[in-house]
Amino acid sequence: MSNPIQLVSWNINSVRLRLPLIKKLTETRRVDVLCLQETKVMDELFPADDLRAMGFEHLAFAGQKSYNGVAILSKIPLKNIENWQVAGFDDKRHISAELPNGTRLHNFYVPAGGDIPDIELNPKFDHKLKFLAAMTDWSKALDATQKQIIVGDFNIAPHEQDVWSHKQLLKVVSHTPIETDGLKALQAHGWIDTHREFTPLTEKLYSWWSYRGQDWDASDRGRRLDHIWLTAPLKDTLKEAWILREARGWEQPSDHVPIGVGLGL
DNA sequence: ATGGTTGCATGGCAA
Repeated sequence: MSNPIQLVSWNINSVRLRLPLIKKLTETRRVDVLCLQETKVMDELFPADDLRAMGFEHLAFAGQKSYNGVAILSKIPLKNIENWQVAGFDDKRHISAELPNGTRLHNFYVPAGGDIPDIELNPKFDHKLKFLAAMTDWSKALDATQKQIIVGDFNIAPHEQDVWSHKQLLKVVSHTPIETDGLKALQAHGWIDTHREFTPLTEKLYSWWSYRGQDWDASDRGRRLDHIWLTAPLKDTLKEAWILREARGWEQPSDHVPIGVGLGL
């Protein structure tokens, strides 16, 4: 293909409620493959027809009632779709598919982990760390000499400039040392952080702004929770990486915005 | 230090 494929990841926080925003995204930017997290719908109620009408003819989805749920919406064919169970948990947080050139694409929704960063006091934090450990083991077993992509809401902002205040967030779930060290250890298994290929670690990058803030845009207390990583064989195909900040200001938005890469596959 | 908002489902939990 002459123009780069646009691969996008977006925690949509209810796919049914956000259908108009998915349409708006496709009218704002070219989107060839869209990986969603937090679809919050069981498969029987997944809005497949609406999404096909937007041009996403190839769909892979795994959801459950009310919580979690991941999907891959694609304008190019998907093969060998797999639903995964991570660390024995039965929640729907990992789905994968193969693109026509053999690239394997993995879409993850890592648990948010609750409010208290203590595994004794907070079972959700324990769940998050166990999931991260299982994801790391899974990653170790992958062949990094093959073309592989992982995307998703990892719910961890690993670097100091991935949050609005490193100091103030050191004890806040998503930026505690056990999480950031864990995600960096996972990345060390051959993964290229696409957005940091274009923006140095000294510059701020965010993909999420809380619903709870007064004025998300003015206060700008963001975090980079969403990521797109590639193995080395895909590095030379990486043409651009973008974050659609404006989507946080759309009507009835998700608290996450779409992030994307252009790949000359 | 606390509370702030949103979605699902319709009470309270998860984020």
